[in-house]
Order: sequence, then C-alpha cells, then structure tokens
Amino acid sequence: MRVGEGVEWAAHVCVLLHWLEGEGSTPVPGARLAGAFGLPAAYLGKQLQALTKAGITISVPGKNGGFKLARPADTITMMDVVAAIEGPGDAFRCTEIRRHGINQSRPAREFAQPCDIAVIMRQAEVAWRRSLAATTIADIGAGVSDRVIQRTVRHFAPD
Amino acid sequence: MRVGEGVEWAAHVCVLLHWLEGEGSTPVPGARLAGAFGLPAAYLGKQLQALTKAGITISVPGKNGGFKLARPADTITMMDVVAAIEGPGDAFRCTEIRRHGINQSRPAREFAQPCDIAVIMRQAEVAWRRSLAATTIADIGAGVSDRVIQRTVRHFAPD
DNA sequence: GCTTTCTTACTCGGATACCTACTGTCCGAGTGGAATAGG
DNA sequence: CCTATTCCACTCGGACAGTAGGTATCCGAGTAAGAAAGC
Repeated sequence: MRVGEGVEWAAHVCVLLHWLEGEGSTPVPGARLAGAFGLPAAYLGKQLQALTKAGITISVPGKNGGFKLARPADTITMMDVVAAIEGPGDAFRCTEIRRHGINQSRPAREFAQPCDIAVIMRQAEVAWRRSLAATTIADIGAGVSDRVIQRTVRHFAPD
Repeated sequence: MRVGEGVEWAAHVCVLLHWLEGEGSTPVPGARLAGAFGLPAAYLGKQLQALTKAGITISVPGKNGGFKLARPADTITMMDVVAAIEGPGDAFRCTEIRRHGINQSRPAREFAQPCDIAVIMRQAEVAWRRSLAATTIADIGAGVSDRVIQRTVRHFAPD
C-alpha cells in the first residue's frame, strides 16, 4: 500500500495558494508553483488538472492566467485533496474469493451479508478518511510562523 | 492508493487455518489452500512465504507438510497480516519538498520540526492501523454460522 | 486622443512514452514416508 | 519378524517473466494583454 507522490505535492500547493490569496490576488501559473518546490512543471500540471476537476482549484487560461483556490481554505479538507489525486475508489477491493473454489456451487443467497474481512478493511479505511477530513488547508499553516509565510509570499510578489 | 490483492488472500487463508486447527491437526499444503478459494497456487505460495517470514504462519516441508498458524488466532491481528503482505513501510512518505525550490538555500535548522502535512498523513495512517489492530483472526469467523464452518472443515478432512 | 484590429506571448489541457512495482509462473532443494532388502 | 537402507513422491523456497498503474514529458488549443493602425 502506498499513496502517490502527487498527494504531497497537491497538499503543499493548496497551502501555498491559500497563503497567496487575498484582495485582488492574481492566479498563480503552474510553472511558478512547480518552481517554488523544485518540481517538474509538466507533471505537477497533471495534478493541478485533477484538483481543478475535483472543484478544489480554478484554472484561468491565457496570459496572466494560472490557478487559485475555488473556495475558502477552511472548507477544503485533506480528504478532499487525497480523493482528488488518488481517485474515488476504495483502497481495499473485495473480490469475493469466498465464493470461489469449494463454494462455487453454493447458492448466491448464502453470501447475502458482506464478507467479514471486507467489512473490517472498510472500517479501517473509514477511520483513515475521518482523520483526514478533520483537517483543512487553513489549519495546516497554523503552526508556521508569520515571518516564514511572509517571506514565502514575497517570493511571489509582482516584480 | 490501493492495497494489494494478496492481503485479501492472506486474511482468508489465516481464518481458514484457524478453523482447521485443533488437536493433532496436520499442516495444510499451499495447493490445498489455493484450491479452497480458486486461487493460483504458485502465487498464493508467495503470500504464504511472506506470512511465514512475519511469524504468522509456520511452514512444514516434506511429505504431509504445509502451513499452520504460528500462534493462537486471537493474538494475530488484521494489522499483522496487512503488515506482513504489504511490507513495513508507511503508505505516505514525505519527500520534504518544502526544502527544495525557493527554500533550498535555507539552513536545515529551519526545518527541525516535521512537515505539518506529513504529520497529518501519519495521524490518519495511525488511525487506520489502530482500527486494523482491533480485530483478530479469531474475531473474524465469529459471525459465521457453525454449520458453514463445519462444512468447510469437512472438505479438508483426511480422505 | 480614442477605438478597433492584429499580433504575440503565455497559459492550461489532453495525448503520448517510460518505469517501477505488483501480479503471475516456473523449476530446483529439501524432507519425510513408504517400500524393500537384509539380518 | 524386526531393522536399516534406498527410493520416491510431495512440500516449500527463491529465481524468473508479464502487466497494470503511477511517473514524467511533450506539443497543440485557447485566451488575454499589448502594440499598432485607422478614424
């Protein structure tokens, strides 16, 4: 089991976009975001596409275009970001192997209630999701000192 | 994010081995276990190897050999099984991208405390692990009727 | 000086290769039991 | 009849391909700003 690298990238990007947003703020180009973290711009673009499709960011085309958060940072949870990048499917997928082999000729109604193992795996996944949903993008930067944030923002100030 | 199919197989196998164990019970060959669930025997063998390395099962070589649980089923948690198959590594791995890009020339001591995003991802993973560790192999079969278990055991009775 | 048009540079978006890791398979080493030959 | 030996069938174990999904890259469509020309 492994979560893709894109999740880390997307989360950092969302936090950065949150720091940069304000009155009359302009969208931030994907290449600029990539430069901020030393990431390959082309591939980060793919993740930004996913965030946009999920309604987390908005993409603005054309000159002076770029990306910005689609809604307030305190309404975007880490779960939203993870789901946007990793996809909606569950991590564990029951293939109902209990029905194969020696039980393949059994009537389907004997398997009416879900497989216990699948239930347990699902419960664990729900716990994981709940934990991620408890934190928003706005929460994440809370522990970072204002000076560090200001220094970061200054890097993106118009020349 | 996705958990390998082997986890489902390993869990079912452990439950089955639990049902089959008893006074003077003989080890169950891997091919027999595979047949019970209609799985490819060769590949299931790979998972059984992992379970054995993790100390969950014991492998007995030679004629009348096979696999059996290494310890009481109520001391084997689902977390143990998942860790044995998926490996010990964390699902989320922080690559510290905050240090790259515009911050690459900053002194290391500015990043002394861990990245907030990594902390959140880790917390979620701990919740997942806790949930899995709360259920043992012995618990899983509890909801299954004795008749179904007896029927399954009979399939493995000596000819 | 103002408006309209055109050019241009910059942006995202999807289509296209690459590569790791999971999935699947095979054959050899080792072991225990059973048959057999000898005492 | 009992015992030691040999053989053999059965088991696991690690080494070897195949494939799906994540990683990385590129080039084209679209847009808005700005320059330039006309009124």
